[in-house]
This record gives sequence, structure tokens and C-alpha cells, in this order.
Amino acid sequence: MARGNTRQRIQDVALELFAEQGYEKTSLREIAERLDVTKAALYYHFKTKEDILVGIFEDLTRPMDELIAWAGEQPRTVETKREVVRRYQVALRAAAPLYRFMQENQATVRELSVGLTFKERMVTLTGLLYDDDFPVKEKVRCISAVFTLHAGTFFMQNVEGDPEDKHEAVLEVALDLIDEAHRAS
Amino acid sequence: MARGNTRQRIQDVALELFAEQGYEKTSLREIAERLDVTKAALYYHFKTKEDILVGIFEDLTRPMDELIAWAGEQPRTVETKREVVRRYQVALRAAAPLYRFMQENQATVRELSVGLTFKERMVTLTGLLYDDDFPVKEKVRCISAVFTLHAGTFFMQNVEGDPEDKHEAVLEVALDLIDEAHRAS
Amino acid sequence: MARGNTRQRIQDVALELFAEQGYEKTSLREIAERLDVTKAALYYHFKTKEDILVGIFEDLTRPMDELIAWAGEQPRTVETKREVVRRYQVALRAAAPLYRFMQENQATVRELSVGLTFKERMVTLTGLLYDDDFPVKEKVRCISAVFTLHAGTFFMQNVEGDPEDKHEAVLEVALDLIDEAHRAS
Amino acid sequence: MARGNTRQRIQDVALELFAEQGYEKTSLREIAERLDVTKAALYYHFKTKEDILVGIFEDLTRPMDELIAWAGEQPRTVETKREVVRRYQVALRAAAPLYRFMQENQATVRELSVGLTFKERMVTLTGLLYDDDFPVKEKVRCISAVFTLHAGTFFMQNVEGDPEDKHEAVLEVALDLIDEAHRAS
DNA sequence: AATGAATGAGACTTCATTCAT
DNA sequence: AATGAATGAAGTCTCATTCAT
Repeated sequence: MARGNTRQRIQDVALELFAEQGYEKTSLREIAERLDVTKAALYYHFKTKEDILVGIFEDLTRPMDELIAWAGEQPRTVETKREVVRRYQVALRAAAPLYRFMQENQATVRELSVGLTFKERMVTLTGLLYDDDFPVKEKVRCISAVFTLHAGTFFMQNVEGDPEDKHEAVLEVALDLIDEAHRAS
Repeated sequence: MARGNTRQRIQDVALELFAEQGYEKTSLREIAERLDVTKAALYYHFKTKEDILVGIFEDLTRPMDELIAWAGEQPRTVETKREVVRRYQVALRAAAPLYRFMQENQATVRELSVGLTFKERMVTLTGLLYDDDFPVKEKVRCISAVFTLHAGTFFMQNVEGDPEDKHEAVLEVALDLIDEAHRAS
Repeated sequence: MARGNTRQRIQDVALELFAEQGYEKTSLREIAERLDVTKAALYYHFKTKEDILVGIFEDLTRPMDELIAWAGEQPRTVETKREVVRRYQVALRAAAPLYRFMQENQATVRELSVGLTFKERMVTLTGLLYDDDFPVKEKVRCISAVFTLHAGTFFMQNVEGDPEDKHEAVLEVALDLIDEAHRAS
Repeated sequence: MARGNTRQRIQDVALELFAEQGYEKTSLREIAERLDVTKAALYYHFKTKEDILVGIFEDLTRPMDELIAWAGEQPRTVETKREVVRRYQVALRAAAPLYRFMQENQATVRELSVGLTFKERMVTLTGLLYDDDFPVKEKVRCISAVFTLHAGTFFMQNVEGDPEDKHEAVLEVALDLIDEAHRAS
């Protein structure tokens, strides 16, 4: 019935379940049942369970890696950093389920040899936002900017208001933190 | 030889392993071996694996619950909120392994009926920092303050500097965010 | 090598062991070893241990349920009742191991939601043999007829004599009891 | 509080639970909890779990063993046999829970070295009711008499009527079977 | 491209039992 | 007369994985 898209469908369902219940608690049986295929079919498309996750990562973290690569090539100006923040928010929204999964399953992700881990990626990213000679407090502000963006994706559901307005507000706070950090340095 | 402290020792070892590897990946066999007792001994002290975790939670989340209760009784002034932030940082440092565990195993924690969950607790706490009539942007700043404190506990290892200095800087940034939010409201 | 009959083989071996040692005392390890498969193989064919038993019940109690259904549609004459007794003896002989199991493991069976329980089935059956307006004593005779048939299956091994002769004798006694009950009513 | 009657209380509670749930399904923890003592306390009074059951048997099967012994010394007349039937019904009523347990847990009892087993006892008893030279059919009638008495204890709850009347009716049917067997021999 | 059948490892859990106190 | 703490064996069950078809 469905054609060559089974591989994709597996990844979609898997990510959904991984994000909802965690990686360890999600069994291949569950994924297979949801897709109405047998477990063995999953093994036609992926070598192992971990492989399914790795595949998802490879597809979904590319934007963030590209962002990091792009930032590395730009002049280290405030404006660059503001742009990094803007683009990071976009990347975050695009891959929200994956980031939710990454954040909530760090113990699992840590053991996966899946390129850079969540934390490593964040270390690199935050490193792009401040300079080595910043005072500690201003480094903290830059880190805070990134965490604010994360909070915006995972936590702001609990605040009432129009989603677009909230995203706008989150972005402004993050940019303010970057600005303030540079003003004080 | 084994005195009346076995129950406590189980909780200590369990939290250590849960935080390191995640709850699902940590087996009772592992905990028992580390303590040099049999698995059955664990069941003398706790009814289920989940029960071990619940016990840890009950013991370690008390300070945070007390903080929330205390804050609820104070006048809603800026100074109260600054004090909440200060105390929250202390609570966070005292129960660092548990908070690390909670943050990294949210999928697991979510299914535990363990009083307020991590997210619920944070919703309550952030709610104490801003007032309903704040503009969205200022609400975001208050949320950002809490996330900054978290970042301080889990993420700042990656920034070089004296630990006390770093904590001081984190606290200052968080307090600045609170102040700014109130100035703008 | 193993063909499509594994499911049936599991049921056969399981019933044999359940009847011999009781349900609780029979472990899945034992069943698996007897079949020279792993325990996990059992779980491919049945969802739980209880499910194995339920499967056996469903297959083997059908004749008795059919008998009860058939009897319900016949005119309530003595001859019908005599025929019920005759057919019941046949059903009993065909499913002897199951009936032995049911009789000797009532405590277990009681907790199984396996259609009518042993006792309920017998209540229904005996109810088909006497009419509501029978004197108590004659009702007892009809119940006695059924118990006689059971004794014939499970107890008569201890009496010497040709098996066919014994079955014949058992049937005659049961039929005499039915006749006597009707003569006296 | 309770004095030296703990041993008896253990047996009472144990029999109740054994009869209700079966021997294997009843754990010592359950018995201990019901008595509000620890499992270890049970071991002060009984060497093993089996020992508890054996103790119950020894206390409660004595009347039946005495009945068998008594019968062995009487002349083998019809009147003796009628008296055996009468006394057996009394014994059965006195130890109803135990008999219920024995009947419903034959698989377990079979493996217990608890004097004569249920079946053996019944073989001996029925042997006292017929003579070796009886035709098979008349032997069956005598066996049927015993099963009728059993039915009276375990099955007659399902027939409406005054309990005493029902017992009377059961006894009459059993005696009729004995009489008929002797008349025909 | 996918299934049916099975495996080996290991998970959580319960049980009867022991023994120092 | 009884408890607190613990053990060793075993149980049911689930999982990721394999392979012939």
C-alpha cells in the first residue's frame, strides 16, 4: 500500500514515541504495532534500535550543525550573534520533538555515539555567543539567552497567550541578554 | 555488620546510578551488587523499584516544596521574589543529583505519581515570580531567571572559573532578570 | 523442523502437566523444556501463562457447552434427561484430563474468567436434570447421578474390572437415579 | 494479648486461606499479615509451610480415621454400613473447610506425605461399604453413596431449601443406594 | 519488502526459609 | 514468643535480535 516511505514512517512514529515515553521505555513491538508491521520489518530498514534513533538524529540535527558551521565562518560581531540566536530559535521550533527528546533523555543520548551530544552541541553553540575574555557574569548572560530559547520551546505552553506573541517575547529577552552582555564587556 | 542504615544506603546508591545512567537502564541487580547485598534485600526495604525512587523524591524535594509554601505566604514584593531566587539556588545545589536526575529523566518522572512532577513544580515556582498582569515579555524574563539557575547547576561545569564565582555570577544574572521584569511592568 | 503445530503442542503438554501437578506448581520452564523450546517461545504463542490455560478451556469445554445448549432446546422429558446423562458421560470421557484438572484445581479455576466455571457449569447441567417442583430428595438423586458419572471417570480406576464394564455400570446407576427421581415426583 | 493459642490461630487462618485460594497461592506473608505477626513468628510454631498443613490434617482427619478404624471392627452388616454412612456425613460436616480444601487441592495434597491422601481414604472408606463379591454395578452404587454425601457438603448450597432438610434428603439418598446395593447382591 | 517463529539475556518480583537478637 | 534483616532459588514476563522463507 504505502510505497517506499516506510523508513520515514518508522522514524516518525519512533520519534513520537521516544519523545513521549522515553527511549528505553519504548519497545520495538510498540513501534511495529503502531505501524501495523512486524518487528522484523523494522530490521529490514534499520540494523538496530539504536540505529533508528541515530537516523533521526542525523536528519534532524543537521540544521543545528549547519548553524554552528555557518556561525564559525562569520565575523564575531554582536550582529552575528543576534543572528545566531534568531536562527537557533527557528531551528529549535523545526525540530521541537527531537529537542524535547534530547532534553528529556540525556542519560540515554549520552551513551549514543551520535555525533555531538546534546550538551556538547550546546557548549559549542554558547561558545559562539561569548568571547573568552568576557567576565563570567556576561558569559552567564549568553548561556542564559540559549536556555531562554529552550524554555520558550518546552516550557512556555504553560503561560497563556498567543503562541506567536510568546515566541516574539522569548526572542526579545534572549536578544536583550546578548546585547547586555556585550554592552558590559 | 549491616546496621540500620541499609535503607538509606540503597537510596544513595540508587540515586547515584539513576542520575548517571537513567532510571530504566539501572537494574536492581546493579544496585544490589554495588551494596553487596542480594536483590531480595532491596525488596525487604522497598516494595518495588519505583518505590525506591519515590522514597528518594519524598526526601529530597521537601526543601523545594517548603520553599514554594514559604513563598506563598510572603507579600508579593520584589524583595520576596529576590529571596525566592536566592533560596532556590541553595535548594538546587543541595539536591543537585536529584535535580539532574529529574531533568534528564523527565519521561520517566512524568509517569511517577510522585507528588508534583518536575514541570508542575517549576510552573508553580515561576508563577510565584511574576504576576498575572505582567506583559508576556516580563513573564519570560522571570522564567528565564529560573532556567538560568538551572543552567548554573548543570551546565556551568563547562565554563572555566572558580565555582563560587560562577555561582555568584549566575545568581546576579537571575536577580537582574527579576529586577528588570519588575522595572518594566 | 518445527511446523505450524507448536501452539497445539504447547497446549497438550501444558494440560498434561497442569493435570498432573496442578497449575501453580507447573512452571513455564517445565513446559518449555518438555517441548525443547525456550520459555520465550511460549510467549510468542500465548500472551501469559493464564492464556495457555484459557486456550485449553476454550477448546475443550465446547462439547459440554454444546450439550447444555442442546439440552435446553429439548422437551423436558425423562428420555431427554437420560440422553443428557448418556452424552455427558461421553463428553466426560473425551475431555477426561481437563475435567480432572478442573476438579482438582478448582481454587485456580475459580479465579480464571474462563467462561462458566466448573461449578457453574455443573449447576446448569444438574438444573437440566430435575424440575423446580421436585421434592428435595429427588433433586438430590439427580445431582447424585451427575456425581456418579464423575466418580466413574476419576475414581473407578480403583475398582477392578473391565473398563467398559465399569463405564456401563456407572451409566446404569446414573440412569437408575434419574428414573427413580421421576418415578417419585 | 492473645496467649498460647497462636499455634491454633495460625492453623485457622491458614486453612481459611488455603481453602479459599489454594495452598500454593497462599503465601506465608499473607497468613502472617492476617494474624498481624511476622513471617518468622510462623517458624517458631511450625517447621515449614507444609508443616502447617500437616498439622491441620492431623487434627481434622482424626474423626475420619477413627471412623474407618471403628468400621473395620464391626460386623460387615448392612446396618453397620448404614451407620458408617451416617457417621461419615457428620464427620464431613464437622471438617467441611478441610474437605473442601482437600477436594479442590488434590494436586497439592497428593504430594504431601500426610498420612492417607484424600483418594486413599476414600478408597478405604468405599471398600468398607461394599464386599468384594458385589457385582460392579452394586459397587458403583456404594461409591455413588459416598459421592452423594460429598455433593451434599460442597454442592447443595446451590439448591434452595432448608439446610437441615437438604442434609436429611442427602442422607436418605445415600442410604437408599446402600440398601439397593445390598438388595441386588 | 516483509513475515512467522524463535532465541538468549536479563528484567522485576515473590517465596520459603534462616538466624542473630 | 517473636522480630528485623537478609538470602537463594525460582517464577513470570519482555526485549532486542536473528533467520529461513
